[in-house]
Amino acid sequence: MKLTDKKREERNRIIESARDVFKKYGFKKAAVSDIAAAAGKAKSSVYYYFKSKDKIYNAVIFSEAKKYRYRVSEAVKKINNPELQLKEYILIRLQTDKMYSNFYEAVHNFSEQDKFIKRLKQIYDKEEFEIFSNILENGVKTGFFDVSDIKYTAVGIVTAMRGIESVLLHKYEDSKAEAVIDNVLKIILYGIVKR
Amino acid sequence: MKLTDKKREERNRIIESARDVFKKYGFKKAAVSDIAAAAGKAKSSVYYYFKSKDKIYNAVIFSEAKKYRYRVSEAVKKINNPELQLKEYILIRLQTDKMYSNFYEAVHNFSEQDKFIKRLKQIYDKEEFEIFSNILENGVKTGFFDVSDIKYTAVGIVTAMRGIESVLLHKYEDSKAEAVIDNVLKIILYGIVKR
DNA sequence: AAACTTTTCGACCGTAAAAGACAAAAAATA
DNA sequence: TATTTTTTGTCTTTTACGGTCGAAAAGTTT
Repeated sequence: MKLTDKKREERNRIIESARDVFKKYGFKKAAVSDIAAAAGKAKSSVYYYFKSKDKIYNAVIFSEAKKYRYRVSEAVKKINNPELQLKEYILIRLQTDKMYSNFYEAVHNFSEQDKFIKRLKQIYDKEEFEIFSNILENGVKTGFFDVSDIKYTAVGIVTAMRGIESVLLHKYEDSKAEAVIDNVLKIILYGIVKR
Repeated sequence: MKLTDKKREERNRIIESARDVFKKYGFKKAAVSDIAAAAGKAKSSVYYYFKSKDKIYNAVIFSEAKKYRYRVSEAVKKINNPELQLKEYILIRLQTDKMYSNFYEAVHNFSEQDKFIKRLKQIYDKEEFEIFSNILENGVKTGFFDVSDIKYTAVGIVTAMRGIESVLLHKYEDSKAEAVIDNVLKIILYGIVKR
Protein backbone atom coordinates (compact mmCIF):
# COMPACT_ATOMS: atom_id res chain seq x y z
CA MET A 1 0.00 0.00 0.00
CA LYS A 2 1.78 3.10 -1.20
CA LEU A 3 0.80 6.61 -0.18
CA THR A 4 -0.68 8.64 -2.99
CA ASP A 5 -1.65 12.28 -2.41
CA LYS A 6 -5.33 11.47 -2.24
CA LYS A 7 -4.69 8.81 0.33
CA ARG A 8 -2.64 11.09 2.50
CA GLU A 9 -5.44 13.64 2.37
CA GLU A 10 -8.04 11.09 3.40
CA ARG A 11 -5.80 9.95 6.21
CA ASN A 12 -5.56 13.50 7.46
CA ARG A 13 -9.30 13.91 7.38
CA ILE A 14 -9.62 10.86 9.60
CA ILE A 15 -6.93 12.17 11.93
CA GLU A 16 -8.85 15.40 12.36
CA SER A 17 -12.06 13.56 13.17
CA ALA A 18 -10.23 11.22 15.49
CA ARG A 19 -8.74 14.16 17.34
CA ASP A 20 -12.21 15.52 18.05
CA VAL A 21 -13.46 12.18 19.28
CA PHE A 22 -10.41 11.49 21.46
CA LYS A 23 -10.66 14.98 22.82
CA LYS A 24 -14.24 14.40 23.82
CA TYR A 25 -14.03 10.89 25.23
CA GLY A 26 -10.38 10.15 25.95
CA PHE A 27 -8.54 7.19 24.47
CA LYS A 28 -10.35 4.31 26.07
CA LYS A 29 -13.92 5.48 25.72
CA ALA A 30 -13.51 6.60 22.13
CA ALA A 31 -14.62 3.82 19.82
CA VAL A 32 -13.22 3.40 16.34
CA SER A 33 -16.80 3.39 15.13
CA ASP A 34 -17.21 6.84 16.71
CA ILE A 35 -14.21 8.05 14.77
CA ALA A 36 -15.53 6.50 11.58
CA ALA A 37 -18.91 8.13 12.10
CA ALA A 38 -17.27 11.49 12.72
CA ALA A 39 -15.35 11.10 9.48
CA GLY A 40 -18.45 10.02 7.60
CA LYS A 41 -17.11 6.57 6.83
CA ALA A 42 -17.67 2.95 7.78
CA LYS A 43 -15.48 1.50 10.47
CA SER A 44 -13.83 -0.83 8.02
CA SER A 45 -12.78 2.09 5.89
CA VAL A 46 -10.88 3.53 8.79
CA TYR A 47 -9.05 0.26 9.11
CA TYR A 48 -8.08 0.59 5.49
CA TYR A 49 -6.02 3.63 6.44
CA PHE A 50 -4.88 2.62 9.91
CA LYS A 51 -3.80 -0.72 11.21
CA SER A 52 -5.18 -0.27 14.69
CA LYS A 53 -6.77 2.14 17.14
CA ASP A 54 -3.37 2.67 18.70
CA LYS A 55 -1.92 3.78 15.38
CA ILE A 56 -4.72 6.29 14.94
CA TYR A 57 -4.01 7.74 18.33
CA ASN A 58 -0.34 7.84 17.54
CA ALA A 59 -1.02 9.76 14.37
CA VAL A 60 -3.21 12.23 16.23
CA ILE A 61 -0.56 12.87 18.85
CA PHE A 62 2.09 13.40 16.21
CA SER A 63 -0.16 15.73 14.27
CA GLU A 64 -1.01 17.78 17.33
CA ALA A 65 2.57 17.89 18.51
CA LYS A 66 3.57 19.18 15.09
CA LYS A 67 0.95 21.90 15.14
CA TYR A 68 1.91 22.82 18.66
CA ARG A 69 5.59 23.04 17.83
CA TYR A 70 4.78 25.15 14.80
CA ARG A 71 2.67 27.55 16.81
CA VAL A 72 5.40 28.02 19.36
CA SER A 73 8.19 28.42 16.87
CA GLU A 74 6.17 30.97 14.88
CA ALA A 75 5.40 32.95 17.99
CA VAL A 76 8.95 32.77 19.23
CA LYS A 77 10.41 33.69 15.86
CA LYS A 78 8.78 37.12 16.03
CA ILE A 79 10.40 37.90 19.34
CA ASN A 80 14.12 38.50 19.63
CA ASN A 81 14.33 38.84 23.38
CA PRO A 82 14.84 35.42 25.00
CA GLU A 83 13.12 36.56 28.18
CA LEU A 84 9.92 37.30 26.31
CA GLN A 85 10.35 34.16 24.24
CA LEU A 86 10.39 32.16 27.41
CA LYS A 87 7.26 33.86 28.63
CA GLU A 88 5.52 33.35 25.30
CA TYR A 89 6.46 29.70 25.29
CA ILE A 90 5.02 29.06 28.71
CA LEU A 91 1.85 31.00 27.96
CA ILE A 92 1.18 29.07 24.78
CA ARG A 93 1.91 25.85 26.54
CA LEU A 94 -0.58 26.65 29.26
CA GLN A 95 -3.19 27.67 26.75
CA THR A 96 -2.74 24.62 24.55
CA ASP A 97 -2.83 22.31 27.50
CA LYS A 98 -6.06 23.80 28.71
CA MET A 99 -7.58 23.53 25.29
CA TYR A 100 -6.73 19.89 24.97
CA SER A 101 -6.75 18.98 28.63
CA ASN A 102 -9.31 16.25 28.22
CA PHE A 103 -7.49 14.91 25.24
CA TYR A 104 -4.03 14.99 26.70
CA GLU A 105 -5.29 13.20 29.78
CA ALA A 106 -3.87 10.08 28.23
CA VAL A 107 -0.45 11.60 27.95
CA HIS A 108 -0.44 13.16 31.36
CA ASN A 109 -2.38 11.00 33.77
CA PHE A 110 -2.67 7.51 32.40
CA SER A 111 -1.89 4.51 34.51
CA GLU A 112 1.85 4.02 34.45
CA GLN A 113 2.21 0.41 33.39
CA ASP A 114 0.79 0.93 29.93
CA LYS A 115 3.65 0.54 27.48
CA PHE A 116 1.89 2.21 24.59
CA ILE A 117 1.06 5.29 26.58
CA LYS A 118 4.58 5.36 27.94
CA ARG A 119 5.95 5.50 24.44
CA LEU A 120 3.70 8.43 23.58
CA LYS A 121 4.71 10.22 26.71
CA GLN A 122 8.33 9.95 25.61
CA ILE A 123 7.54 11.43 22.23
CA TYR A 124 5.54 14.25 23.74
CA ASP A 125 8.27 14.97 26.27
CA LYS A 126 10.96 15.01 23.63
CA GLU A 127 9.11 17.66 21.63
CA GLU A 128 8.71 19.68 24.76
CA PHE A 129 12.34 19.60 25.75
CA GLU A 130 13.59 20.36 22.28
CA ILE A 131 11.53 23.51 22.06
CA PHE A 132 12.58 24.63 25.46
CA SER A 133 16.22 23.79 24.89
CA ASN A 134 16.20 25.87 21.72
CA ILE A 135 14.98 28.89 23.59
CA LEU A 136 17.59 28.42 26.28
CA GLU A 137 20.32 27.84 23.71
CA ASN A 138 19.32 30.94 21.86
CA GLY A 139 19.36 32.87 25.10
CA VAL A 140 22.86 31.67 25.87
CA LYS A 141 24.11 32.46 22.37
CA THR A 142 22.81 35.99 22.48
CA GLY A 143 24.25 36.48 25.91
CA PHE A 144 20.98 36.83 27.76
CA PHE A 145 21.18 33.62 29.73
CA ASP A 146 23.93 31.97 31.64
CA VAL A 147 23.30 28.25 31.81
CA SER A 148 25.98 25.62 32.26
CA ASP A 149 24.09 22.51 31.17
CA ILE A 150 21.21 23.29 28.82
CA LYS A 151 19.87 19.75 28.74
CA TYR A 152 19.50 19.27 32.44
CA THR A 153 18.33 22.79 33.00
CA ALA A 154 15.60 22.21 30.43
CA VAL A 155 14.52 19.01 32.12
CA GLY A 156 14.45 20.67 35.49
CA ILE A 157 12.50 23.75 34.53
CA VAL A 158 10.01 22.00 32.27
CA THR A 159 9.29 19.47 34.98
CA ALA A 160 8.80 22.18 37.54
CA MET A 161 6.53 24.15 35.21
CA ARG A 162 4.41 21.08 34.66
CA GLY A 163 3.86 20.60 38.33
CA ILE A 164 2.83 24.21 38.72
CA GLU A 165 0.59 24.10 35.69
CA SER A 166 -1.29 21.02 36.71
CA VAL A 167 -2.23 22.78 39.90
CA LEU A 168 -3.07 26.05 38.19
CA LEU A 169 -5.25 24.41 35.57
CA HIS A 170 -7.56 22.90 38.11
CA LYS A 171 -7.66 25.41 40.90
CA TYR A 172 -7.50 28.90 39.43
CA GLU A 173 -9.11 30.82 36.64
CA ASP A 174 -7.16 32.22 33.71
CA SER A 175 -6.25 35.65 35.01
CA LYS A 176 -4.90 34.41 38.31
CA ALA A 177 -3.01 31.60 36.63
CA GLU A 178 -1.30 34.08 34.38
CA ALA A 179 -0.30 36.19 37.35
CA VAL A 180 1.22 33.19 39.08
CA ILE A 181 3.09 32.17 35.95
CA ASP A 182 4.36 35.71 35.63
CA ASN A 183 5.82 35.66 39.07
CA VAL A 184 7.36 32.24 38.78
CA LEU A 185 8.88 33.33 35.51
CA LYS A 186 10.46 36.30 37.20
CA ILE A 187 12.02 34.02 39.76
CA ILE A 188 13.42 31.70 37.10
CA LEU A 189 14.77 34.59 35.05
CA TYR A 190 16.50 36.47 37.77
CA GLY A 191 18.28 33.36 38.84
CA ILE A 192 19.40 32.85 35.26
CA VAL A 193 19.91 36.25 33.69
CA LYS A 194 23.44 37.59 33.58
CA ARG A 195 24.04 40.37 36.00
CA MET B 1 -33.25 -1.32 53.71
CA LYS B 2 -34.16 1.77 55.66
CA LEU B 3 -32.53 5.13 55.17
CA THR B 4 -30.42 6.22 58.11
CA ASP B 5 -28.70 9.60 58.09
CA LYS B 6 -25.33 8.10 57.37
CA LYS B 7 -26.75 6.19 54.46
CA ARG B 8 -28.38 9.22 52.97
CA GLU B 9 -25.11 11.06 53.24
CA GLU B 10 -23.21 8.29 51.49
CA ARG B 11 -25.85 8.20 48.79
CA ASN B 12 -25.40 11.89 48.20
CA ARG B 13 -21.67 11.52 47.94
CA ILE B 14 -22.18 8.95 45.23
CA ILE B 15 -24.68 11.19 43.46
CA GLU B 16 -22.13 13.99 43.37
CA SER B 17 -19.46 11.73 41.94
CA ALA B 18 -21.93 10.30 39.46
CA ARG B 19 -22.86 13.78 38.32
CA ASP B 20 -19.23 14.52 37.48
CA VAL B 21 -18.85 11.29 35.57
CA PHE B 22 -22.11 11.66 33.64
CA LYS B 23 -21.22 15.22 32.86
CA LYS B 24 -17.90 14.14 31.45
CA TYR B 25 -18.93 11.06 29.48
CA GLY B 26 -22.68 11.22 29.02
CA PHE B 27 -25.00 8.45 30.13
CA LYS B 28 -23.95 5.64 27.86
CA LYS B 29 -20.19 5.97 28.06
CA ALA B 30 -20.18 6.47 31.82
CA ALA B 31 -19.55 3.13 33.48
CA VAL B 32 -20.78 2.34 36.96
CA SER B 33 -17.22 1.36 37.78
CA ASP B 34 -16.18 4.90 36.78
CA ILE B 35 -18.69 6.32 39.22
CA ALA B 36 -17.52 3.95 41.92
CA ALA B 37 -13.91 4.93 41.35
CA ALA B 38 -14.81 8.60 41.49
CA ALA B 39 -16.55 7.99 44.80
CA GLY B 40 -13.62 5.96 46.11
CA LYS B 41 -15.63 2.76 46.39
CA ALA B 42 -15.96 -0.63 44.76
CA LYS B 43 -18.61 -1.06 42.11
CA SER B 44 -20.56 -3.47 44.28
CA SER B 45 -20.75 -0.88 47.03
CA VAL B 46 -22.47 1.49 44.68
CA TYR B 47 -25.03 -1.20 43.96
CA TYR B 48 -25.64 -1.40 47.67
CA TYR B 49 -27.05 2.12 47.48
CA PHE B 50 -28.62 2.06 44.05
CA LYS B 51 -30.49 -0.69 42.30
CA SER B 52 -29.30 0.17 38.81
CA LYS B 53 -27.40 2.65 36.68
CA ASP B 54 -30.71 4.13 35.61
CA LYS B 55 -31.63 4.85 39.21
CA ILE B 56 -28.32 6.60 39.76
CA TYR B 57 -28.93 8.76 36.76
CA ASN B 58 -32.44 9.45 37.95
CA ALA B 59 -31.11 10.56 41.32
CA VAL B 60 -28.58 12.84 39.67
CA ILE B 61 -31.21 14.49 37.51
CA PHE B 62 -33.47 15.04 40.49
CA SER B 63 -30.63 16.46 42.52
CA GLU B 64 -29.58 18.83 39.78
CA ALA B 65 -33.13 19.90 39.06
CA LYS B 66 -33.56 20.66 42.73
CA LYS B 67 -30.43 22.76 42.84
CA TYR B 68 -31.46 24.51 39.68
CA ARG B 69 -34.92 25.29 41.00
CA TYR B 70 -33.42 26.59 44.20
CA ARG B 71 -31.02 28.86 42.35
CA VAL B 72 -33.81 30.34 40.28
CA SER B 73 -36.21 30.82 43.16
CA GLU B 74 -33.51 32.48 45.25
CA ALA B 75 -32.63 34.83 42.43
CA VAL B 76 -36.25 35.58 41.65
CA LYS B 77 -37.15 36.10 45.30
CA LYS B 78 -34.87 39.13 45.44
CA ILE B 79 -36.62 40.82 42.57
CA ASN B 80 -40.14 42.11 42.87
CA ASN B 81 -40.65 43.18 39.31
CA PRO B 82 -42.04 40.26 37.24
CA GLU B 83 -40.46 41.63 34.09
CA LEU B 84 -37.02 41.40 35.59
CA GLN B 85 -37.86 38.05 37.17
CA LEU B 86 -38.63 36.73 33.74
CA LYS B 87 -35.36 38.00 32.42
CA GLU B 88 -33.44 36.57 35.34
CA TYR B 89 -35.09 33.22 34.90
CA ILE B 90 -34.19 32.97 31.25
CA LEU B 91 -30.63 34.11 31.87
CA ILE B 92 -30.05 31.53 34.58
CA ARG B 93 -31.60 28.87 32.44
CA LEU B 94 -29.29 29.70 29.59
CA GLN B 95 -26.29 29.73 31.87
CA THR B 96 -27.15 26.47 33.59
CA ASP B 97 -27.81 24.75 30.34
CA LYS B 98 -24.47 25.79 28.99
CA MET B 99 -22.72 24.61 32.12
CA TYR B 100 -24.28 21.20 31.94
CA SER B 101 -24.70 20.99 28.22
CA ASN B 102 -22.65 17.85 27.90
CA PHE B 103 -24.45 16.31 30.80
CA TYR B 104 -27.94 17.22 29.77
CA GLU B 105 -27.29 15.82 26.35
CA ALA B 106 -29.25 12.83 27.52
CA VAL B 107 -32.23 14.94 28.47
CA HIS B 108 -32.26 17.03 25.35
CA ASN B 109 -31.04 15.06 22.38
CA PHE B 110 -31.21 11.35 23.09
CA SER B 111 -32.72 8.98 20.59
CA GLU B 112 -36.46 9.20 20.99
CA GLN B 113 -37.47 5.60 21.54
CA ASP B 114 -35.78 5.30 24.90
CA LYS B 115 -38.54 5.06 27.49
CA PHE B 116 -36.30 5.82 30.41
CA ILE B 117 -34.96 8.98 28.89
CA LYS B 118 -38.47 10.00 27.93
CA ARG B 119 -39.54 9.72 31.54
CA LEU B 120 -36.68 11.93 32.66
CA LYS B 121 -37.54 14.45 30.01
CA GLN B 122 -41.02 14.66 31.47
CA ILE B 123 -39.68 15.26 34.96
CA TYR B 124 -37.25 17.87 33.76
CA ASP B 125 -39.94 19.58 31.75
CA LYS B 126 -42.34 19.62 34.66
CA GLU B 127 -39.81 21.45 36.85
CA GLU B 128 -39.31 23.92 34.06
CA PHE B 129 -42.96 24.71 33.57
CA GLU B 130 -43.66 25.01 37.26
CA ILE B 131 -40.98 27.63 37.72
CA PHE B 132 -42.10 29.53 34.71
CA SER B 133 -45.76 29.30 35.63
CA ASN B 134 -45.01 30.69 39.06
CA ILE B 135 -43.39 33.72 37.58
CA LEU B 136 -46.30 34.26 35.22
CA GLU B 137 -48.82 33.72 37.99
CA ASN B 138 -47.02 36.19 40.19
CA GLY B 139 -46.99 38.66 37.34
CA VAL B 140 -50.71 38.29 36.86
CA LYS B 141 -51.43 38.61 40.59
CA THR B 142 -49.45 41.82 40.88
CA GLY B 143 -51.11 43.19 37.82
CA PHE B 144 -48.02 43.26 35.62
CA PHE B 145 -49.08 40.57 33.19
CA ASP B 146 -52.31 39.84 31.44
CA VAL B 147 -52.46 36.15 30.57
CA SER B 148 -55.66 34.21 30.07
CA ASP B 149 -54.34 30.65 30.35
CA ILE B 150 -51.15 30.44 32.37
CA LYS B 151 -50.53 26.77 31.70
CA TYR B 152 -50.64 26.92 27.94
CA THR B 153 -48.86 30.22 27.83
CA ALA B 154 -46.05 28.68 29.87
CA VAL B 155 -45.80 25.70 27.54
CA GLY B 156 -45.76 27.92 24.52
CA ILE B 157 -43.12 30.34 25.69
CA VAL B 158 -40.83 27.77 27.28
CA THR B 159 -40.90 25.70 24.13
CA ALA B 160 -40.12 28.70 22.00
CA MET B 161 -37.28 29.73 24.29
CA ARG B 162 -35.79 26.28 24.05
CA GLY B 163 -35.73 26.41 20.32
CA ILE B 164 -34.01 29.76 20.39
CA GLU B 165 -31.56 28.67 23.04
CA SER B 166 -30.45 25.54 21.29
CA VAL B 167 -29.50 27.66 18.33
CA LEU B 168 -27.85 30.33 20.41
CA LEU B 169 -25.82 27.87 22.41
CA HIS B 170 -24.11 26.46 19.38
CA LYS B 171 -23.75 29.40 17.06
CA TYR B 172 -23.07 32.51 19.08
CA GLU B 173 -20.85 33.57 21.91
CA ASP B 174 -22.22 34.71 25.27
CA SER B 175 -22.53 38.44 24.67
CA LYS B 176 -24.41 38.09 21.40
CA ALA B 177 -26.67 35.42 22.83
CA GLU B 178 -27.63 37.73 25.67
CA ALA B 179 -28.47 40.50 23.25
CA VAL B 180 -30.73 38.21 21.26
CA ILE B 181 -32.44 36.96 24.42
CA ASP B 182 -32.94 40.54 25.48
CA ASN B 183 -34.71 41.43 22.32
CA VAL B 184 -36.89 38.35 22.23
CA LEU B 185 -37.82 39.09 25.81
CA LYS B 186 -38.90 42.56 24.87
CA ILE B 187 -41.16 41.13 22.23
CA ILE B 188 -42.71 38.66 24.63
CA LEU B 189 -43.21 41.29 27.28
CA TYR B 190 -44.80 43.94 25.17
CA GLY B 191 -47.28 41.44 23.90
CA ILE B 192 -48.10 40.56 27.48
CA VAL B 193 -47.72 43.65 29.61
CA LYS B 194 -50.90 45.54 30.47
CA ARG B 195 -51.21 48.82 28.70
C1' DA C 1 -16.69 -11.13 73.28
C1' DA C 2 -20.49 -13.36 71.07
C1' DA C 3 -24.21 -12.52 68.24
C1' DC C 4 -26.11 -9.69 65.03
C1' DT C 5 -26.46 -5.86 61.64
C1' DT C 6 -24.65 -2.84 58.30
C1' DT C 7 -21.42 -1.88 54.79
C1' DT C 8 -17.74 -3.08 51.62
C1' DC C 9 -15.76 -5.71 48.21
C1' DG C 10 -13.85 -9.41 45.08
C1' DA C 11 -15.20 -12.93 42.08
C1' DC C 12 -18.29 -14.23 38.91
C1' DC C 13 -21.88 -14.44 34.92
C1' DG C 14 -24.21 -13.34 30.66
C1' DT C 15 -24.60 -10.09 27.40
C1' DA C 16 -23.49 -6.32 24.61
C1' DA C 17 -20.17 -3.64 22.43
C1' DA C 18 -15.68 -3.24 21.04
C1' DA C 19 -11.47 -4.19 17.93
C1' DG C 20 -10.04 -6.12 14.08
C1' DA C 21 -10.08 -9.49 9.72
C1' DC C 22 -11.78 -10.31 5.24
C1' DA C 23 -14.07 -10.95 1.03
C1' DA C 24 -17.07 -9.03 -1.87
C1' DA C 25 -19.34 -4.72 -3.73
C1' DA C 26 -18.63 -0.24 -5.62
C1' DA C 27 -15.99 3.36 -7.59
C1' DA C 28 -12.22 5.03 -10.01
C1' DT C 29 -8.70 4.50 -13.57
C1' DA C 30 -6.63 2.77 -17.49
C1' DT D 1 -13.75 -4.20 -20.38
C1' DA D 2 -10.05 -5.39 -17.36
C1' DT D 3 -7.54 -3.78 -13.43
C1' DT D 4 -6.64 -1.34 -9.46
C1' DT D 5 -8.17 1.40 -5.58
C1' DT D 6 -11.45 2.31 -2.04
C1' DT D 7 -15.54 1.33 0.63
C1' DT D 8 -18.44 -1.40 3.24
C1' DG D 9 -21.20 -5.34 5.44
C1' DT D 10 -20.43 -9.31 7.84
C1' DC D 11 -17.98 -12.30 10.80
C1' DT D 12 -14.97 -13.67 14.65
C1' DT D 13 -12.74 -12.81 18.84
C1' DT D 14 -11.83 -10.18 22.71
C1' DT D 15 -12.93 -6.91 26.11
C1' DA D 16 -15.95 -4.12 28.94
C1' DC D 17 -20.01 -3.57 31.24
C1' DG D 18 -24.21 -4.09 34.17
C1' DG D 19 -25.66 -6.60 37.63
C1' DT D 20 -25.58 -10.69 41.33
C1' DC D 21 -23.91 -13.08 45.30
C1' DG D 22 -21.60 -14.61 49.15
C1' DA D 23 -18.17 -13.77 52.16
C1' DA D 24 -15.07 -10.55 54.59
C1' DA D 25 -14.75 -6.37 57.27
C1' DA D 26 -16.47 -2.88 60.19
C1' DG D 27 -19.74 -1.34 63.45
C1' DT D 28 -23.53 -2.18 67.06
C1' DT D 29 -25.95 -4.27 70.52
C1' DT D 30 -26.53 -7.40 74.31
